[in-house]
Amino acid sequence: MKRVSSVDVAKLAGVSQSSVSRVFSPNAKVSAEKRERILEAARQLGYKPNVLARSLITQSTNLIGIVIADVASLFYANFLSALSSQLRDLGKQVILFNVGLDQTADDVLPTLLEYRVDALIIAATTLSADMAAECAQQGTPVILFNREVELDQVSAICIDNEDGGRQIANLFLENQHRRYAYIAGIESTQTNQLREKGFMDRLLESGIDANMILREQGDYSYDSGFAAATRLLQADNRPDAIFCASDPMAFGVVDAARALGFSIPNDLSVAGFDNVPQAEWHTYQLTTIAQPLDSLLDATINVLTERLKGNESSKSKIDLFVGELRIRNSVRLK
Amino acid sequence: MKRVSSVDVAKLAGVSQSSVSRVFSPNAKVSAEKRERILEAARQLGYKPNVLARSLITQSTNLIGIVIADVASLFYANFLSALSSQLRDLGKQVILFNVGLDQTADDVLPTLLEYRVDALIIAATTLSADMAAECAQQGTPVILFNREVELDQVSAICIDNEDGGRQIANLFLENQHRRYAYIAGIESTQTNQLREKGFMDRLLESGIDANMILREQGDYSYDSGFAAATRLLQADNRPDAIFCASDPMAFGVVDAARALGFSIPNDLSVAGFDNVPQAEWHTYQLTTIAQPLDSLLDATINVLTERLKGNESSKSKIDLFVGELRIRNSVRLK
DNA sequence: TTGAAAGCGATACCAC
DNA sequence: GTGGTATCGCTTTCAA
Repeated sequence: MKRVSSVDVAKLAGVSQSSVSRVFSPNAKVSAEKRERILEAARQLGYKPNVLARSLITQSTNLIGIVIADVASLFYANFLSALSSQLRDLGKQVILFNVGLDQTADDVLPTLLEYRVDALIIAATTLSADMAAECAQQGTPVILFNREVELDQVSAICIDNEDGGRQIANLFLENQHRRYAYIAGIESTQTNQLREKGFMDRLLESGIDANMILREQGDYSYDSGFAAATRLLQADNRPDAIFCASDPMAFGVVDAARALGFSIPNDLSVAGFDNVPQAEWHTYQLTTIAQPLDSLLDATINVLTERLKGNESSKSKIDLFVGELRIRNSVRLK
Repeated sequence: MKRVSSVDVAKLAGVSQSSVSRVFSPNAKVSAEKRERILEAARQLGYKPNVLARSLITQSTNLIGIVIADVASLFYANFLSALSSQLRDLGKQVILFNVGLDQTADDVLPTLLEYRVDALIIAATTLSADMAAECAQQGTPVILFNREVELDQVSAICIDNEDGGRQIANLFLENQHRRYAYIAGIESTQTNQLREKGFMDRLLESGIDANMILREQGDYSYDSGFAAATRLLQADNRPDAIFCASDPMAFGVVDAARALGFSIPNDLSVAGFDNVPQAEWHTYQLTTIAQPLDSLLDATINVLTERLKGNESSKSKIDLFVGELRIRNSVRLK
């Protein structure tokens, strides 16, 4: 219950407090005999160095702030899981902020900055230029994950969402579909906007008549996909190819279609985005754009370590990855 | 880039450093005029109090350590999401450790303790008595989530897993099934052991012949459920009622059964455990035991705040909740 | 109210 | 190698 500090250990071991500190520092210079005595005393007292006090002087907390929109969403839960493991291997700890899907990171960043995090990783949401400037001024590197935003001093790791939309459009076109639909994610999110733009632009470029392209509003969730598909499929001009801004919505579409008696992919082609693990499930066999999670993570870790070292070459740069089309059985081919 | 401390603010505002500190303390006693001047100076310099330095003296970090096994698993992702939001509302920050499903919390706790977390929440895994004692000695409250372990000084919030197993057995029995199977989660986990025990005991108590009860080993994942079901259903003595230690395995079972041409629930009844959001999906309509997430969270937060206040009445106590049977369409009734 | 000064628990530079 | 001491940025008496 009573706190034990390096002074207590020093007293018990009969050495100076400095020596105790040295034993717990990576490049110690302590005689083997003293070191033993100190470690023994530490063990007896249950002593643990206080990293907060250490941070105060070293100016480094080994804390990485992660702000993430909707940890519970399938894709980001996987992302967080992998990322936090890798950070742990680097000796970094994660301090986590979960914000709403529609929220910005601005609200929570001040708190994170108060904890003097060594760096910030912001996923699935963005921050204002002002806040970016504030982080920069404090010398806190910011890495944006999955937002294509060009901000002074911040690094961005992102998949090419627009290209992903085009890839799906191409797949639909090559396999001769007639009427298309897009089910949107939360409208204000950039991810949604770019996926939609790529898909729509490609269809229009190829000469598809604009009124052969339908659109429904969703919110990335299964339920919203289910509802949107139900509306689309009960109308006279029902589509035979639906692209969803996220995999969960696509699952909803598949289920809704089957509930109405349609067969996938014979009557209806469905494609999603992200390639969450469920996309492989036997019922769905969903064609989708895979986020290359491993590459994205590697890039994130690389940029992070470089910026922590003070290397700023990745600053104000967007690192864009191409999504990989995963063709499964939810899209009619030929 | 250059750090700014309360001293800088004090200098600019022409006051003492103490006064600056007071302005940023909850129960300040500063004249309105001075306060304004200080706030203005702080704004100009971009000053933010350093919570680490504060923690050093207040002996409270407002950090809550959460260690969780497999953040990416459906149930725990939801748990983490809700929990972190609630903690944020309390002004607490989350420092997160993601460990492997088969790992213990012991390995990572020392690090967490070095950060002087105010409390620890350990989910889906357990810790040794020694480590529990160490936390207690340091005065760090420990709350175990979803492990029924009686440890000195630690509080536990848990669902009654054994009872859940019995509930499913009862449901199967009441609706006249003939041959039963249990698909296990990772064998070493307590959750799996208790769910299995409840299910098996109830079946045997009711006079079911032991060789009418099959068992397959899984690992909580969809794939393992799919594989186990494929084995079970291709054998001569195939079961007509399968209970899975987790929902994802149950989804795998449903898909495997359908792939083999069986109809759910006419040919086969399937039940899971946890009631993850996907259990409601139209394809699955999974009968399962719901973890009362809201109640569990409330209890967790309550115990946490009590223990932070120094109230120790919940120490060494297991708070057991009853899981709620959710009957959907994956089990044949009558 | 306000300012001076002690201390929280470490690191790092200094002689020795 | 070792110990003494200043310092990190704050909170908290204690006088004034």
